[in-house]
Order: sequence, then C-alpha cells, then structure tokens
Amino acid sequence: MPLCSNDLDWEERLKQELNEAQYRFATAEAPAILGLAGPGSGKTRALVYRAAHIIKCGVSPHELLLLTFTNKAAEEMKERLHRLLGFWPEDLWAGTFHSIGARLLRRHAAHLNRQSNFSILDEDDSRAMLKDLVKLGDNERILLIKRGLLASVISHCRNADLSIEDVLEEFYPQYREYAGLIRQLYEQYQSRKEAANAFDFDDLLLGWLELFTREPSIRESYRRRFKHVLVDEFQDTNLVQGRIVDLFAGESSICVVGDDAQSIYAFRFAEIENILSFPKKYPGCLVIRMEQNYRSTPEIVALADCSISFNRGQLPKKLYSCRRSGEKPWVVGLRSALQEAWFVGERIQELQRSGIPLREIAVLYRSSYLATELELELVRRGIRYRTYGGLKFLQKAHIKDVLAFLKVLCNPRDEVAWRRIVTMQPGMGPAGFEKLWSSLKEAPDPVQAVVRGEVAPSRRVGGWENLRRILAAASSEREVPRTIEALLREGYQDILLKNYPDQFEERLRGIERLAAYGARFDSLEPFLEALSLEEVLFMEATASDEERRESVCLSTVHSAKGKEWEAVFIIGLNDGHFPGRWRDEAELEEERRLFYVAVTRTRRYLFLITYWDDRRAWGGAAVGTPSLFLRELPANCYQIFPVGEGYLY
DNA sequence: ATACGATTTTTTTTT
DNA sequence: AAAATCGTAT
Repeated sequence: MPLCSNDLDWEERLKQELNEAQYRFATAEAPAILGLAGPGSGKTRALVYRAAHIIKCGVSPHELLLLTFTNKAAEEMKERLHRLLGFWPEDLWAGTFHSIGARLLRRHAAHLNRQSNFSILDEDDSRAMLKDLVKLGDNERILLIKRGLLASVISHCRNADLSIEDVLEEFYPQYREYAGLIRQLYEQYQSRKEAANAFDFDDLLLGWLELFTREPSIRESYRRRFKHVLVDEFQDTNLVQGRIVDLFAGESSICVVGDDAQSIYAFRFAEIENILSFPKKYPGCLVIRMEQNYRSTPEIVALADCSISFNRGQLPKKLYSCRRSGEKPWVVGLRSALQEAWFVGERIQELQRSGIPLREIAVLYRSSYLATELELELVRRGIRYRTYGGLKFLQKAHIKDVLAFLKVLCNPRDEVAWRRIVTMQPGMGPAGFEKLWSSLKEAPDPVQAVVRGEVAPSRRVGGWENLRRILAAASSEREVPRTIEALLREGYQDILLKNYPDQFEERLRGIERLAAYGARFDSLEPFLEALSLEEVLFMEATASDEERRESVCLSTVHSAKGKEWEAVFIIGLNDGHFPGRWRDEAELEEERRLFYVAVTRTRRYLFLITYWDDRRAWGGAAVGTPSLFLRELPANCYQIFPVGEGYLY
C-alpha cells in the first residue's frame, strides 16, 4: 500500500523520473524496507525521492532521521531534497551515526556522566591515553605488545560485542595470556575518559545505544519523534549501528539500502549480516531489488560482474546496463610506477583534448602512497588535481597543537589536550606534567587556575610563562578565529617557528585556514565537533579558488564510494598493492569487492594499470606481479593497451 | 628530568 | 622517507 500524497503533480513526477522498482521503493508503506541495489542503480536517488515523498505526504522533516556514511553524503542528500521539495528541510536530522550520536549525547550527556561540552578523542588521542596508562602502571610486560594493538583489541571487542578473550583467541592468539591485563587497562581507560569528560569514536555509538537502553523514556521520545528512519550504505554498518537501528523498530518505519557486493569496511567491523539477515529480522519486511545500472556501459558492467563472480561468499546478482555500448576496458602493462604516472598524465591530456572535462576524470588507488609519483607528474604537466582520502591535515602536529589549546578552553578536563599543550613548552616533560596534572585536575576552573598562577610547576620553567600568556589571551576571546589569532600572537607562533624553521610559513597558513573555517561557527564546541567528525567538509569549505577550479580527482577507492566519473584510471594493480596483503579468503574477497567498487565508478572509459618493475616494495626492487584481479579475468572482457616500444619498455 | 641525536620500525582503508 | 623509539649527554 503506497503512502499517499494529494499532490498529483508530485505523483506524476515520481512516475516519470523513477523506474518501476525505484517508484515502489519511494512510495512503499511497510514497517521495514530493504533496498538491495547494485552500483549505479540510483539507490541514493531512490532514497532521496522516498524522503521527499514522505514529506510531501505531510510528515514533517523533523520526524525523519537520515543516516549516511559520511557527513558529506548527508549534505548532498539535503541539497537534493531541497531541490525536490522547493524548501530547505530545516529540522531534518541527517548525518553519520557518529555525528547523530554526538548530537544526542550532547543533549543527554549527564546520563553518561559527562557534560555537554565533552571532547571527542580521535584515534591518536585514545592511543595516547592508552599508552600513558600502560606506562603508569607496572605494565612493562604489555610494552612487548606491538603498538596500537591494545587500542584495536579494545575497539574490536566493543564494536563486535566480543570478550577480550575471544578477540585475542581469534585474532592475536600469541597474546592470549594478556587478557587480564588488557581488561584492567580497558577499565582504567574507561574511567579516565569519564574523568576527562571525553568520548572516543566508539563511545559515540555505544553511548547512544546505552542511553536508549538505560533510559526508556528518552528512547521512547525519539522513537515517537522519528516516524521514519532511513539508512544509506547499510552494508557498512557494524553490530552496534545495527542495534541502534533495531531500537527504532516497531514505532518507526525503517528503510535501508545497500549492496553486499560493495561492503568494504570490514576493518571497521562492518557486519555484513546486518544487511543479509535484515528481512528475517523484521517481519513484514519489503525487499526491493534495483539491478538496473544507469551509470556504466555494458562493457564496464560485464567486467565488474565477472570479477565479483570470483567471490564465493557473494550473493549472486546480475547487473543490467541500459547504456549504449562503449569501448572495452583497457589493461595497460607498463614498466614502472614512473611510467604509470607518465601514462596517466598523457591520457588525461588526451581525454581533455577529446572534450572530457577534468572533473569527469578520476584516478583511483588502493592506498594513498600509490599516488605519489602521479602527483609529481601532474604538477609537472600543470594538470590540476585534488586528492581525497588519506588526508592527514588534522593529523599534522601543528594543527593538533592548535586544536589542543582549543579543546582545553572548551573542555578544561581534557587530559590529553592538557598534556599536549604543557609538554610542548620547553622545559616541561612528561614527568613535569604528571605532577602538575594532579593539582590541575582538582581545580574547579583549571584554565583560570593556570592564568592566575594558582597552579604552577615546582621549579621555574621558561615555557610556563609562555603557556600562561597564551591561555590568558585565548580564554578572553569568544570568536573562534580571534581565539586562534590570540594564541598564535601570544606565544604559539614562536613555538612553531622554533620547531619548524623550514616549514614555518606553510604551517602558519594551515593554521590560518583553520581559523578562517572557524568563522562560521558560533563557538568552539560545534567547531571542534565538526572538525573531529568530518574532515572532508572542512577541506572543501576552505579550499582556495585555485583548488576550487576544475580538477582531476585522485582518490582512494574507499573515499570514492558513491561517486562516478566518465573516465577512471585504477593504478597500482599489482599483488601487494591492490590487493594489498591478505591473510585469508575473507580478506581477499573484501579486496575484490574494493576492486568492484573501483570499476563501477566508471561511466565509460576505464584503464587498469599494472607494472612489472616494482621498486615501491620496501626493501629494494622486486618483480611486480600483475594483480590477481587482472590475472583471473577472462581475456574477452578487456583489451590490451598497445604500449609503444621506445619510452614504454 | 629533559633534550637531542642515533636507531629502529613501519605501510591500508575512515568515523 | 618519515615517524616512533631508544640511548646518552646535559
């Protein structure tokens, strides 16, 4: 039974602009709906139309919850919704699970022993905290463990709902004896975060779940509010996210779309079962398949289909292209990564000459290091490009420094941030900080305590005065850009100059860019939250005019999800690069799905590139093997690019 | 206790 | 090639 709107024009429009499956999807009325959609089938489009339709039927945007994989996707959906509706869906909650979780937790922080100005710890922050805990106790033994492992074990337990013993047993059997120790550290970690008024990424999801489980009245109020919960990219949700969705069942109508063949986030504990068993879990679930591909030529679709068919654990599914035939994908065998760069540069210019604009061209790769030679080549040729994925702007030391100051101002209990801004001062080391922290953490207003000199290190240290001045100046500013200016002026600029004499100018510009972005926020709190949850939006919002110009897209396959281009190059197709190292069949199949995602970004022209002189492998030159994903393909789904002799061999 | 230089290790992918 | 870690001098 379809949802009903009284707007006949709208009904007409739906019928015209959607195919039969999409139309059913957009208008269906059921407690649960699963859209199983192949790449290029317009699933996001169908989801947007559904949201629009629901609103056209008289439901307020306020009563919709739209969960997407990135905040950028959420922005884009809102924009499309705006175009369909003719008005901006003001109160619509749309965002990632993490950002919606953060929003909820800010509102109800007290239930989880936090204040609403809590900090969000990124991965580096939580690792730093854990590392510190290990050092603090008599935990020498655990220092033997490979670093970063502690954090991943804990995260794995929490996201997959496994015990520490289970995770160790299954994934790190060599460390099984440490289970007790790890449990202890985990508990300490939890209480430290509480003391620091901070959540890590996992907490944003688990806290949401806990809030709804422990406080039925809060849960009910949101269940009543959100009449419709819509989730995109459902194949990449993990167990916790799946449970969050479950909590809305019954009261709300739940509608999810996804494609099991595009599940590429197992390393973040994505749970493919979420989508596979969705129909079983929700009685009365309506399953709608969308297998019509509007994006790619039949040749591209054929190659993608063929590749994915080597995955044994994949539900069989056939895509149908409805575009007119094009050229077969090219497989290009070159000598080295350098020539690969040269080749891609050459081709891009040729495509340009044949009328394809730069924005319609993308180069995709498994991991960011594969693009280094290419970047140099593009610069040399003056081809404008932009990179996505593998961004580390916010990871850079100077940016983290500035953010640490802001975090302290926003949440004065943030131990990790305090440690950073104290130990960056000359003369202050870890031991000095520990001493200081014991009194600092007791202070009712730590920032003012420092400014007023109520807390100070036992012996005179030059850097301390510096810190005091910075905090005094920065804490008296209200606007974000002025706060950043103040802390630069009063001392951080000197530190920057001292630490990075060569790159001072460049790093300063980075900080100025950060400050410029701050202008659009009312206060530190939303600014910091936006930064910790969505770096891409920041990068785009602050791109210079130069960068905004039309450009080629260089992207990891992961960040290319959901996008499409007329011409696509997939580079580094060698064993060890793409697929990277894999341990078992399951990991290999995930790599193959990644390849599938990459291929299906293409509308028309596809180049698959491999090389045999592979000196990128660390530890000296090696003979590169063309990717398994190329070797296994039957020769009739591609053509070999004729490589000239002179320069290319 | 800190700073600085020597040595070692490390490479996915992202909220 | 760059960053984390270690060792030694101040």
